[in-house]
Amino acid sequence: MPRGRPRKFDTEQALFQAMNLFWQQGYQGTSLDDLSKRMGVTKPSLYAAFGDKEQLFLKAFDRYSQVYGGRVRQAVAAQTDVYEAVKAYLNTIADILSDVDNPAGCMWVNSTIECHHLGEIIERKIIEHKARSEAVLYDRLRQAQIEEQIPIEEDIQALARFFSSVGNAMAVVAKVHPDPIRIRQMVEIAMRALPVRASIDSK
Amino acid sequence: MPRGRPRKFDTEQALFQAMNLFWQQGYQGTSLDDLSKRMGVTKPSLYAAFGDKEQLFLKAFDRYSQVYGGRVRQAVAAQTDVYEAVKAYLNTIADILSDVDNPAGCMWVNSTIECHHLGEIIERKIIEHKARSEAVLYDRLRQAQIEEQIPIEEDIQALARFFSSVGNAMAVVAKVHPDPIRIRQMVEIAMRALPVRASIDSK
DNA sequence: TTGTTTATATACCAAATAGTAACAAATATA
DNA sequence: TATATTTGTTACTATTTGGTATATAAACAA
Repeated sequence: MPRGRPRKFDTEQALFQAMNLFWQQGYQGTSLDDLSKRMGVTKPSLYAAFGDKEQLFLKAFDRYSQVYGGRVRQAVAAQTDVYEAVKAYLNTIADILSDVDNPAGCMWVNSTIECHHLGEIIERKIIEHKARSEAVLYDRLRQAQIEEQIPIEEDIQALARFFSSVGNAMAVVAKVHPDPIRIRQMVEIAMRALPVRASIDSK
Repeated sequence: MPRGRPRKFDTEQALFQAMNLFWQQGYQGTSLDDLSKRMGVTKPSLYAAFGDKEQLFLKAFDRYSQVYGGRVRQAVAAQTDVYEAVKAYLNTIADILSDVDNPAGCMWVNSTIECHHLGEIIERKIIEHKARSEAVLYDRLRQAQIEEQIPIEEDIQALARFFSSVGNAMAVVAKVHPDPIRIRQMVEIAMRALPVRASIDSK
């Protein structure tokens, strides 16, 4: 049990609100007053609990990375077929982008565009997230290549990067036209780029 | 000849500098002091010549749209084969993204991500640019479809949107890793998604 | 009760922000 | 030359920004 006066707010829930605000408005577009209001926490308490704006953003981004990166990873793992696994990767992103409860676009893409102003620490975290995201696809594709479902000549790294980037492109589209149908069409077309030997093209 | 005291600065060149700054740092990330310094124009002169920050951004974005949109359009028009035309579309974007003299990424993508804070007028302009960009591909694909080089069942609109969005994705990648090779690889892989009948796969 | 510790509330600060007022300087026309 | 017209220069303003100092409230340990 903690010693002093107990917190009036739930740090997890407050961080969730911060994540949503940063996601929606970006780092520069979100002021501490905005955050304080939305999180229901006064600025001094906010600083005591999370540190300065940069640290708060880092924590919010970590949360994003865990929650949504986790969902994507899980979706990929749930499929036995490579083709379906890659499709699940993109479709899960499509789901997240189509969810009306979420802010528009992808927090990673948004942050990447803003990265010059976010400082080196955050920039490093952004690169890390991208690497992890690509690795999910790379590992699955590599496995498929070993199992001879994908030609040995294929540059798996480049392929992983491509599909990961299509996910990013979907996020950009979703910022302008948050239309689930358009995003799904992109998934369909992108899947043509995956060279699979004897794939079960089930729906 | 104008009546009063002549301008000391070249408006075209000043606008070019403004474009580069907005491109590099975004709308919110670029202050009027930044602009004033880089353009070599004091703030009151800046306001007299270009209006407020929003109007200056609009003009800078117009210039971007004309110059780089023009280059892409030209590259597409220069090719007789559909496959080569679409490839030229992506390769021209790759050229722009690889040019070390240019700021990182694509000004359109950057602006789209920031759009919530740019006001309605700018947002409309962003949507216009995207529509024009897609139309370049759509028109060419439609022509190819009429000439029976592309299956009649193909959704040309979705296809145009896909390749346009791959261009956007390349810009996001270029922000993190401005590596020409990676970007070219994306072009190669993306081209698989274009269903062409009897294409000359030259080069 | 009496400290000790931690959290909240109010008010505040210095710096940066977009935007201007006032006036001097430079040109064309009369 | 005189005047109208436009640009440049300096200094300023009101607001917002990230971040704090100070005082008070609420818990626990002694």
